[in-house]
Amino acid sequence: MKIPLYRQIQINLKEKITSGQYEEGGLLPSENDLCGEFSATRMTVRQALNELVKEGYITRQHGKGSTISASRKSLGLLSLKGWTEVVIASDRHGKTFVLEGPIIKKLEDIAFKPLIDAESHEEFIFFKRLRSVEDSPMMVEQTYIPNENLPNFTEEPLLEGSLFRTLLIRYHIDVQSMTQEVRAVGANKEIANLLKIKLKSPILHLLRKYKTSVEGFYLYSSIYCNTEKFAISSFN
Amino acid sequence: MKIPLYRQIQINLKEKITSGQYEEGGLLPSENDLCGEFSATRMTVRQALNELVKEGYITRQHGKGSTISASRKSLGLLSLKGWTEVVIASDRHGKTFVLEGPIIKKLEDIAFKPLIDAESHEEFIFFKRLRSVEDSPMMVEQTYIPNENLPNFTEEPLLEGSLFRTLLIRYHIDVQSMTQEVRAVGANKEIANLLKIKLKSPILHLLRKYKTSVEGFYLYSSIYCNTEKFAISSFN
DNA sequence: AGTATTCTGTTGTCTATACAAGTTGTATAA
DNA sequence: TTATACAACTTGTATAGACAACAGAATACT
Repeated sequence: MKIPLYRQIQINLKEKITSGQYEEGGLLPSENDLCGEFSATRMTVRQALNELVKEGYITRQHGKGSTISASRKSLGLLSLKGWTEVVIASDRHGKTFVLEGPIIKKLEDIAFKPLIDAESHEEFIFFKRLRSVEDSPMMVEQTYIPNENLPNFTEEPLLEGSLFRTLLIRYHIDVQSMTQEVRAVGANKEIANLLKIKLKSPILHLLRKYKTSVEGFYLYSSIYCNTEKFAISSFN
Repeated sequence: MKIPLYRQIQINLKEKITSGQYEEGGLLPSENDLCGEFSATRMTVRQALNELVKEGYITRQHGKGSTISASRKSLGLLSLKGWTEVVIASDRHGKTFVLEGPIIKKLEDIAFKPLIDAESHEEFIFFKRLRSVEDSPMMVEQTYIPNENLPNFTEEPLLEGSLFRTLLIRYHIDVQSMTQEVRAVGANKEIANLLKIKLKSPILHLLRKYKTSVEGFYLYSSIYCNTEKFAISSFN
């Protein structure tokens, strides 16, 4: 159960970035400095940095340095980053309202199972959250987290309201990648009400599966998103 | 104007993969074999292979080798790969019908400019294509290609109907990455007709900008996509 | 026959080094 | 003041080698 050095560096830097220890828009220490700090060679440090680029936390420029990713024009929801970072990074203020949860649900009580593995866990922690940008409701997200390795999770509030940051800082679980299916659907009554749009308005539906640093531990999410005001962007 | 060795390897392998020289589902030569073939070290070969992983052409497995990516459950449209490869890879037969073009359009005659750079080119090659999967129309794509570096492009048909393959094989232009904005919209009259769906049906709208191996040469695409039958999936 | 072990080939991680190439600031010369 | 040249620092590319970890086949043993 050994974690490779480059991944330790990656996680360490990610914590510093998401905690604001490295300022957004600023420069990361140079590769050589990081080599010293972590007692690694440049190739190892570079591997960590390239992973952070893939995840969208930094950008790099030849001859200059690594910049902590700052604001984006539209909400980078299709990237890996969680809502909180996205909203902060986009210079708009987002709010999250918890409609339901966190509560424990049995596997058989869960409506959507398409992405959940058959040989999966029995119990899940369930959230239903409504997220707004500039006071207009943008998306409804339902999250399912396997109820394992997460002592006291339902007792304490999320760190700064961010699920990803809570998992990373409190439980050292790093969300590393995601797969998803995307559809356009018409809003049903519940979603239309929550998003304050007309019935059957076209909205995005995203089914997501997040991979973490813990073997076999995945997060699942079903998202309905109004793209009237804000587009969703992705980068590869 | 020197192309790095790892990128030459990357492009070379990509050509062999898309041309079928390496069979889908099969194994690529081992890293050491490729080292010999290209007179490079393992690190260099690995960099090329990791790029191909990012672009979705291969997957790698520890202790086994690099597998040429095969079918996917749903259409991997959100990945970088072009339509033709996607459809072939997905075990379904897709057809493309050219509704309009290729013709030359002036910049000022182009309806959608949101993603096109201000200091961009004057003339574009325009396509409008309708794409079907299993005989049901799936998407309408409008493509804009700067009319530069592409002698005789409008005269000859696309190689196997694939724009990406034509650019790669005939002009050695490699499409390397993409950014896009995603929205859910209601189908207008034209799109609804083409896709044989009701007016205002929810469909996906994608605005794409493709980056190529040629500095400053981008492709632009506007896609309307019916996700009723097939979901769109993406991988990071 | 069936099971455990060993061997071989593969990719993963890491070190150490070197030079190329882009960016920026500074000193110098016109 | 305005160029020009240079120096310092950055990331990009590439070499050469080592050992670890994994997968699958071959072998030896029971």
